[in-house]
Amino acid sequence: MIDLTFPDGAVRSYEQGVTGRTIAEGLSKSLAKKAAMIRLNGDLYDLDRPIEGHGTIEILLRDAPEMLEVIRHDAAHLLAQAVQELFPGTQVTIGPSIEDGFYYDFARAEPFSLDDLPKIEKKMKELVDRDEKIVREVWDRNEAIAHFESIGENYKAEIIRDLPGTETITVYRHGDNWKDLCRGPHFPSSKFVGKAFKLTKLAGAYWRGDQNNAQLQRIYGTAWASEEDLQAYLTRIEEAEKRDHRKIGRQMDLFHMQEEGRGMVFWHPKGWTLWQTLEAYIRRKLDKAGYVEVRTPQVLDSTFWQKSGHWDKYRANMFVCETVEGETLAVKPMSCPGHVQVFNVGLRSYRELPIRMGEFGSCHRYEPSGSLHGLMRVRAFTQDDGHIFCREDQVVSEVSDFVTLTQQVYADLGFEVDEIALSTRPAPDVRAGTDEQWDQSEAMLLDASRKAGVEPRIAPGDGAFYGPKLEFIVRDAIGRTWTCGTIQLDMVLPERLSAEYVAEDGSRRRPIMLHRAIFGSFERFIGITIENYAGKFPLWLAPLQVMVAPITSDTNDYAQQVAQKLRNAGIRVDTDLRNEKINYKIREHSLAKVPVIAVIGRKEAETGEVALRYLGQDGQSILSLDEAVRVLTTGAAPPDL
RNA sequence: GCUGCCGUGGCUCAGUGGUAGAGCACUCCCUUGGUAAGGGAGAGGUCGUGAGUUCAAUCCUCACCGGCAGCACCA
Repeated sequence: MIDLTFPDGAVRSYEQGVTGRTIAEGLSKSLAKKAAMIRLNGDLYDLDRPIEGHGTIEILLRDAPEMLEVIRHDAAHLLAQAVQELFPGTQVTIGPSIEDGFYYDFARAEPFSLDDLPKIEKKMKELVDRDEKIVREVWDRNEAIAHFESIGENYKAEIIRDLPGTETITVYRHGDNWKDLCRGPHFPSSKFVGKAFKLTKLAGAYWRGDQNNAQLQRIYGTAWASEEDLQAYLTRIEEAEKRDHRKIGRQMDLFHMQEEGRGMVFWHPKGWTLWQTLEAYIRRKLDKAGYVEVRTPQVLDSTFWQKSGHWDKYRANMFVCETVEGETLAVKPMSCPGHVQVFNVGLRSYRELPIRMGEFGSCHRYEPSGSLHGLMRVRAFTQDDGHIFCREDQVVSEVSDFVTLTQQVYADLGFEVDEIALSTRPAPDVRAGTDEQWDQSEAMLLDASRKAGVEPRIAPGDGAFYGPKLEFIVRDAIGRTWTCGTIQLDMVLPERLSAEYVAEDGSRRRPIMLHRAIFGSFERFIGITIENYAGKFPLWLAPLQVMVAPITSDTNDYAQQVAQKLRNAGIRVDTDLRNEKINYKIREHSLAKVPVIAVIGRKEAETGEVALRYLGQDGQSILSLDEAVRVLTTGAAPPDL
């Protein structure tokens, strides 16, 4: 007999090997009908899986929050079953649940077409209606390999072969004869999946995520506990797509890109104003944080990049050019080696450290064509780059100050960091430095983030070859994540470029170099900012802050006086003197997301006032011109001033 | 880079084997109108590029270029 403790504290005894279903039946008929799964000692267990020992048990219904993942995982299996019924000969590989849904990777010679998705979806719903029993079976490893090979499922056989010998091989059977290798757990039958799912897209994916392997076809879907949740999700996606910075960038006339310059941005006047506003802001922040600003060359001889190590490691990503005189030059992909040159001029003393060197460095990288994405991933970009040269004993406080500064900046700009990741040492064959150096560097970054009140997620193996890094990851409107800020400890470059300082004891020492950026690239940061505000920028950031719109043409002169007065006060202002009705002007400038419309009618012209109408608000406030200037200049002050 | 889909006026999109259409924007005219579209007229496209099939290609086929999604990459 075994003792099981229920959530209410009750303890009951059962025979060993009892299943969740039997237990549920013993409690109540209706519970048994609705039971979807159990949680045993914290782990999810199939309803019909025998329980072998004592423990705590909880019976879970389909609508439990933790079942959503199971719904998605089971939906992935139904997808695989449906595909194999419709397209015999297709091999299945893996199909996990993911955020908001699931996918399944298939190997099939013919490509799936978008038109196949509704057919597959229909078949999946049929499978739900069939209410196929889903049964867990434990198989012998070799038999399982033999079985999957015999039915031509070579990927599955490969997965089993690579599982550790200690792993229990479980196969889930749907209905009579469809089987899939899976760790589980799953619902007892297909009806639990429900029908609140939808296949969404088709894509390629490499087997085991390695581009040297075969390319598979991936079908993505979304799945939810209820039809309402599904609809809410679809609406959410639709809304998010409206914030896409590429779309808003066009609508608001901020920038454009064209095919002759893939991954390169043409900034229009309004977009450039936004840029300069952000640049002025971050420059003030860096000044206050003790940075000095420098400017280093755009193009340097290849011998320089050989010395820095970029020629070996990074050449494929560099723009390289030959001169008529036979030199080979390369456009800088990053500013760090240049900064070391500035550091290296003259003899540095330990007393000078830390030196915090900043540059709004324009860099070029030949990024893979498939990775380009609006402003988020470009080939020509400007970093708010900076390098801190310091002593070992200064690393923790420098990193910690940086984390704090970065959080301040993000808060000023109104967006949330999705997460902060500490990327640790990559594989031994690619990383530089000793294990002791890595131990110490990683520990310093962790220590520093904690000092700044941040607990990073550890991203094992994601560090650069030259050192570990902290990354500030934010999310775009459509849910994709992007790295903005970062601080990286470099144990290689000072050595390669012979950076040194004179220590207290007169000896020559290598400084530690910290690469850091808060925006990351201006391009990406502006992209994120556009999406974050959906183009409705706060007054201080808005490229055009006030539109002066007269109601009739006889107040045009006064409108221009108003505009001039605001302009003199530093407000970004324009006038709309077109022969259009005020309704029309208000509609147009509201859609253009101009924060303030100053409406000028005869009344205002007579009394020397203006009527301010704020974006998103219906009312207006009528102020004297002087008062309006005061209100607007105050409202337009950057958050740090 | 890989796989799939897509490529028609500035923008959003419709359309056909017989060389094209709508709405918005644009220009001009009328209208001077108090808080999200007043009315009328006009101009604007070698249908991504190249080749092929055909009497005839924007439409079918192929290649290339570019865009989108995912994957891979992101010293």
